[in-house]
Amino acid sequence: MTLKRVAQDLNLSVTTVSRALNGYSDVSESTREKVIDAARRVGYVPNRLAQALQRGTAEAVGIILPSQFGHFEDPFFLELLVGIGERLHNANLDLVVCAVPEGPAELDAYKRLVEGRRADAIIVARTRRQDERIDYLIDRGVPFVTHGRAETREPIAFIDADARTAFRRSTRRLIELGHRRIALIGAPEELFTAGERKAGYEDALREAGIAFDPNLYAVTKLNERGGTAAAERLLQAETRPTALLCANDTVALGALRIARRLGITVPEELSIVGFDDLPMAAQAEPALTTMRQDIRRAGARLAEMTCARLGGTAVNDLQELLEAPLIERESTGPAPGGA
Amino acid sequence: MTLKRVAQDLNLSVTTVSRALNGYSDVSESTREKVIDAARRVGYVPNRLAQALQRGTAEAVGIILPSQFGHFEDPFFLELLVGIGERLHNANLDLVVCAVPEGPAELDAYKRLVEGRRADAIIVARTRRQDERIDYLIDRGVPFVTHGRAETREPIAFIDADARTAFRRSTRRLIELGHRRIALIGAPEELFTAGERKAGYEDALREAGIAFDPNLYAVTKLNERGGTAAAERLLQAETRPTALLCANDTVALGALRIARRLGITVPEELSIVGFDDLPMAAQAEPALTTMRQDIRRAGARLAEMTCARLGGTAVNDLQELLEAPLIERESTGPAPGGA
DNA sequence: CCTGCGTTCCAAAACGTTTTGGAAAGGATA
DNA sequence: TATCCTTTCCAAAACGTTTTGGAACGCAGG
Repeated sequence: MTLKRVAQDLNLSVTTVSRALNGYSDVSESTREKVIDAARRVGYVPNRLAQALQRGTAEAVGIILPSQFGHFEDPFFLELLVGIGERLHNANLDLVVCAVPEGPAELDAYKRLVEGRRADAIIVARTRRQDERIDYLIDRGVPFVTHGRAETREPIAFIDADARTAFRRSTRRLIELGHRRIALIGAPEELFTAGERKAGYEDALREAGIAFDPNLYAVTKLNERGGTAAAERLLQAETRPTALLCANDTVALGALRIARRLGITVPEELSIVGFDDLPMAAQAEPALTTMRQDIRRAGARLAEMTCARLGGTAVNDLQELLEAPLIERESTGPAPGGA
Repeated sequence: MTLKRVAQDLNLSVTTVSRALNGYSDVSESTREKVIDAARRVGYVPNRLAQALQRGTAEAVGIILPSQFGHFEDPFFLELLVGIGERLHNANLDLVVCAVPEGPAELDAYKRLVEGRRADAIIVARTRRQDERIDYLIDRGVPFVTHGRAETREPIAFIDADARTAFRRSTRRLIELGHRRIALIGAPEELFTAGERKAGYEDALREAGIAFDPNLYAVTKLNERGGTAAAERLLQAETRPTALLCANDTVALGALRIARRLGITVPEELSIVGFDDLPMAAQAEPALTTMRQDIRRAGARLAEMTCARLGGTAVNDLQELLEAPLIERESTGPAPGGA
């Protein structure tokens, strides 16, 4: 059912029907009523493609899933997607999702989205310190918002957890509990957030006068296998750490498993801290101490910011850092050996 | 950069440029080369909206995420999404994702997708026995493919795990191990798959001459909390089951936790079986016996079938049942009390 | 009676493609 | 020379909207 058909039925012009439905003032109330009525009766729904073509916008925002993520490892992403999707849906914007294997194909997918005009704006997730996707979007002048910061030549719109503060706070808390040998299992260093987490950890160490020990620092992919491998290495050193700060809940749960396997009791002999507060964290045994992120809310904000960006809000007004409070559960406790 | 601009640059008509780029034979090789060359030089990419409008298709397929899923509980869905997304991307189709809260808004989202012509086809996930979404799509004559079967008035295109066979096989295996009191924690009964799983379980019991005991049957939402609640109830009955068949790995892991909390050893006193084979399953302690589904592959097939459906393949040729083989790990063993 | 001003309507252009139905030019055939 | 193909090109219509720039009408003020 098209506008033209509705117009013919009513003996009106398409112009009038269009303007009646879109609330213009140059159509009388009586005909407006007739039009709205008829439209509903015949089930008229505007053709989105035609609207978009005419308006010169796609009425959609794009997001790209690097498929590796999807490999079950991180429920995180689905949650983010749902947060974004719900809010966009309310704003009557489509969410166009592309899944591509991480690697060279990734940037191509962005190009296809942008240059084929399938999306008016892009949401970039899991930002890297040097991020070619962001460079590209800046070059093209495409509105975009990122989840996570990056090192860019000009300011960008982003939302991010304040991981530095969170890790500083957690580390400080562990120090307060008497820990001195605190290890960090960090994220891959190309991720911006990896640097933040490490910096927060180092901040707290410095404040307490504890030297950073490279032997207490490991890096891992953000999945459970990565967690077990890194934890295993750290825990089998001759003088092992008394506390483990993990980039991720998934990683932390991997560490927890290794500790159990090695016969190290948590939290008596080893404290473990995660990040994200996935539901799994609360249900682990012992329940995992972690830093909480409200991911769905972050997704929703991301969507709102994208709309704001499309509405012309300046990027400088679209930069948000979210607190990630420490949730102390059972996987942390006083350092062993009664300090 | 539009077709018109390219045409002007070359002193050709848009027709010729269009046809040159689309490989029609009524343009000479020399001009075709010139056109292709110029197009690449100025970075011409066709406007997808214009193409779509003209062709009368959206060049996109839609899928709707009931937001509840996203609640971290089930990595399943992300995996499916990635499988679908990758394949559609290769076919140069967009994937339009809507996230809406489960409930009345859900069907509206389908309507918006279909009637606004945002999608040429729809993928429906997590089918219910009586599924109004499917009824709607049939009524509208929209091509669609489902993940999971449903009770419909006419045949539909679907892909589904053969849960009945899988549950029958697992139950039979437990009986072989000497179990007689085998409980089933099933999915909510409105889901089609719930009936299949129960039927497979009952098939095996019947074959072994064991009567179905309603006290050994519970139903739960497909998340960890549901698993713990149902398992708790079943395990605290006076004569508790010696084996637990779970609708889901997530549910099974919940059950595992409860067993541990109640001091019931697995698998010595209680065998537990899951479904899906999430990576978490292999890493649980003890490692979970489960039925394997290759979800990403299912997603990919779903995408292929959608394309086939758009290409006119009959629904009867687009019905696939996938095996879900039993993966025996450490959470199952001989029935206690030496049968 | 003319002018000016609201009010209400509409024809036509535009968005960027694809496709239809020729047209022009050149060569071969009669 | 007239006719008929081939080859190569193109003008214009179409897809379904939104928007521009009036037009027609009635009415008040002069």
